[in-house]
Amino acid sequence: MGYAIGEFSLITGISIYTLRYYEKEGLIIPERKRNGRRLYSDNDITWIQFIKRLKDTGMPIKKIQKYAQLRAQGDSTLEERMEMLIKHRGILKKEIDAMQEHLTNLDDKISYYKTEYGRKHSKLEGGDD
Amino acid sequence: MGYAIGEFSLITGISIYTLRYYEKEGLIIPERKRNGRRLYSDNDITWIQFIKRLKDTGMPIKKIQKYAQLRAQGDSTLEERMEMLIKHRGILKKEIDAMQEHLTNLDDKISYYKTEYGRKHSKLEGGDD
DNA sequence: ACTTGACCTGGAGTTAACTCTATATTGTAT
DNA sequence: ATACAATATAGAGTTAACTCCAGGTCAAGT
Repeated sequence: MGYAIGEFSLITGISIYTLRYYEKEGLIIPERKRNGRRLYSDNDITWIQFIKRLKDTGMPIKKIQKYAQLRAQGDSTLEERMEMLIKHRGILKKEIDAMQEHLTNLDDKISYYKTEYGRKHSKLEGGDD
Repeated sequence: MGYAIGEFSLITGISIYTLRYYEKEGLIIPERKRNGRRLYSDNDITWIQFIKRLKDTGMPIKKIQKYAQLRAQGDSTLEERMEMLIKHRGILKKEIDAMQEHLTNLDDKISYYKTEYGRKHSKLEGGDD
């Protein structure tokens, strides 16, 4: 029936420090036991994994915070949240395309290096035509 | 016959502050005129654009610094530089794949939102069978 | 009763990558 | 000759996202 912060940290791979920091920032606010200790739920696991995904796709904490606030307000904010995700999707797509282009360019540079390196190390400097 | 820092900044889209910072970090070290002012060359344009690319693909300044040092040492470091790029290429490729997966996941979430939102706003809450 | 380990809070410290400020020079136009 | 804009340096300040520390509480085992 719920996880203490240490256990939750192990499950999610997020440090205790970071969890408390995320709470301060309003990203994930667990229940508390009578004695004041945090009590994370299974739902929180799903939620933090989604937070992770947003972070890994470059969404800044402040935006995630905004999303979390909407989420906390319930169903009435469904549309707005959806729009945030759609917008973020657009940004992500552009980033992927840019990365793909960088990759191609890097490949070109590498193959240039390969021919350069080959040339410099060839015993037939003068060519063999 | 070369560009002053202000002009170079306009050409490359990198702020004067950042250019001086990059110089401090050993990424790009332009010539100097007799009076001590920086004089950037056309070669520097190509080079800074490559630096940009490395940065945009997530290479930290410290690694780029290392690469720049090798580059300054000339042809004898060709192989090592190539290896750096190949390694970086691998990292980039993995990142792209991860992003692609994030994108798919985000799409799933968005289409879930779409059906949720549709359901909530339907006038036929009870179904029509 | 006492120690231990996990937890609590508020706030300070860290790192990367800039970004800006203060002060001093210098080159160009009037 | 003088004003002004661009440049120079050293070093301080900023931002994001953690990361850590000091000092305190509390439940469980010996």
